[in-house]
Amino acid sequence: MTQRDVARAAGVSLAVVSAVVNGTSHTRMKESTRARVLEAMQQLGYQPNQTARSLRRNRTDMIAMILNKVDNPVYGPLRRGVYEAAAEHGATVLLGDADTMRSGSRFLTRLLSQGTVDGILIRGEGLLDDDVKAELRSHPKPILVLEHALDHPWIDVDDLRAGEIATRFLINLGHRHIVFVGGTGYLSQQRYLGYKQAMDASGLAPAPHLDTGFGEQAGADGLRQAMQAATAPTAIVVNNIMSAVGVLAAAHDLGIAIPDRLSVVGIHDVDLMQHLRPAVTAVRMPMYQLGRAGVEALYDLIAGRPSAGGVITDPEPELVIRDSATRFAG
Amino acid sequence: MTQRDVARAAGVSLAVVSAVVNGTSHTRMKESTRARVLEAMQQLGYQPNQTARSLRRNRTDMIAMILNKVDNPVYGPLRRGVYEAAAEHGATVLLGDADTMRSGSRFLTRLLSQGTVDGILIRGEGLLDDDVKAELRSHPKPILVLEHALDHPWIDVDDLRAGEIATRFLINLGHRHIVFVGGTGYLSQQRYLGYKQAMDASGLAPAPHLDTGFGEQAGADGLRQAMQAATAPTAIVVNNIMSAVGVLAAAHDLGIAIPDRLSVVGIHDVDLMQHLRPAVTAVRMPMYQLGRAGVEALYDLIAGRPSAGGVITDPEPELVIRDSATRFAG
DNA sequence: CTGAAAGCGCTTACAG
DNA sequence: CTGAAAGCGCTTACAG
Repeated sequence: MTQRDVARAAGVSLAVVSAVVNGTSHTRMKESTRARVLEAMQQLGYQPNQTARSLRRNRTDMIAMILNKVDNPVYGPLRRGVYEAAAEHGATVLLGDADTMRSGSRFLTRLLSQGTVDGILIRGEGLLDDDVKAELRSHPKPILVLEHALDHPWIDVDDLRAGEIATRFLINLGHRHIVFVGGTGYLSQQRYLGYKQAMDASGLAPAPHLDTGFGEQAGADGLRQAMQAATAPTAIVVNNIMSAVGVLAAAHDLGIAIPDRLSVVGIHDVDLMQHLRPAVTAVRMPMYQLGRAGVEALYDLIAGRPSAGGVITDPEPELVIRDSATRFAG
Repeated sequence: MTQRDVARAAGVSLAVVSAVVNGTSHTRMKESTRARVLEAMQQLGYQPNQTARSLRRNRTDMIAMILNKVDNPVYGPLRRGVYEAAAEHGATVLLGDADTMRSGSRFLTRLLSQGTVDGILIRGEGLLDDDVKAELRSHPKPILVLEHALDHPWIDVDDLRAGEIATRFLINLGHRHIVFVGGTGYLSQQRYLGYKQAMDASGLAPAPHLDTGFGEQAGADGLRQAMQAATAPTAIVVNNIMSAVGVLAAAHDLGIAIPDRLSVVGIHDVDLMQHLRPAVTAVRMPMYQLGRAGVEALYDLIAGRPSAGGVITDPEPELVIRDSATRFAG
């Protein structure tokens, strides 16, 4: 079932069929011709062969999106933004998890070979193996990183500002001993920096970054470490949502009442946060917009245009106040 | 940068280059020849063109996996199983969310056209639009559904047994008024059936399925409905993990102590369950094995072999006892 | 053991 | 307005 069969059935040439398939004006053909071709396609159940098309056009109309943990719920809106914007560019998204990007893996090899994708979006680049990063650097197709990056064009939400917003909120509630918990990589460093700036600006002493990693256990570990300090904190900024879950659990196990004895603010917001008890006050990040902007910037790169990267400031991160933080009762 | 360039540089023919790229024995060539070709490839930075290869072989070495909600954490092990098994077949996985599968969407169109994938794995087929299902039915490539299905070959974990295990555990703890909450589609019907069988087998009256849907809110709604019954339940089987979160939240808000006044068992197990308070007793499903078995069955189909579908019984669903269920105190 | 040639299904200059 | 032909980069029968 190829264009050749359709052409034969409709009594036209290959070129005409291709034109109606693509809506190209190879020709401004007669309506009757187009109708005849359409009918033949319908009747024969013609489906274009993407592979042949891609080979000929040297373009696949697929882009890859590599996420650090695809099942992190904060990526839901990101994915939506990316899929929508990609569709507007006529492209499909090949979604991958960074954990499938080991050197020599089928996925990476495929991604690096020609004729697979027109460009690559990566979130969590900082967490890839060095050899994978090296291989990516020599990739001929454009790569855009969805976080602050050194070696590639990048675009990101305002992680620093998010750390600052969370911290300032706690300071305004009267807290003085605030600690920053969890996270790995550049993103969490930025958020910690925001925390630090807010503390500095208020003349408070920033605590060292309790960099216990990612996930629930990281949050629990972070809280335990924090509570061992000479003067225990009265408030805590948690670097990611899963760690917030762990903080709540550890606080429960240690008999620390939230928010009465300890206020908690999380960075990133998802449904889960409002269904935990207490519901978690969190900084919402414009992930949907990041997705859209990322695709646009990538297509600038693909088209050879200069790409408008940098930090997304509209909308800004936004505090969603719930029940896990309260005024310091000192 | 094509095989032609490599051939020229190494002073051999195209066929030889192709043979060394693919490890084919087009020829049992001299070691020195192979070495020369390899070196030329290295030096020129040759990357094979997948598109040309796929066109020629009429096979893309990509399979699609459509998930109902990609960010559902229960799919983590499923994905791992699928990616690993796919890699063993030399294939890459194109991951998609069912919500990008609307009729006319870029993703679906792409998937349905030729030369995109060699086969499709779907989880959540029951939740697709009817027109999408119709389009899939006429797809020329094999489709395997990772749940009980009518129109396609399928393979699944033992959802019925999971419902039964959860329910029987509660019965053995002395509970008599047990209710089944949440879920949509065929999967949850199977689990409810398991619940019903366990109740029947013990001479208890099964309550109607409180089919409030998927997610946290569904769990909260389900619990509220359940508590309005003439005789309130003392135990509850929750159809999915996110709904379990909602059940805990609603119980907290209603002042219902878990497990003292209400025992909760969830179906499916993920890290989150052990980090909630109380930690949730749950039935672990062999999702990794489902992923592997799904790929194997799909490749049977692709090869034209009869596919070994049906319910995976080894391993069986397994109860993980934590803190959310306890003996009925009468 | 190696090479020359056909052809996968498309798109697009080129010629009419 | 339409058609015939070249060629995208590969794999693989076929011939030597």
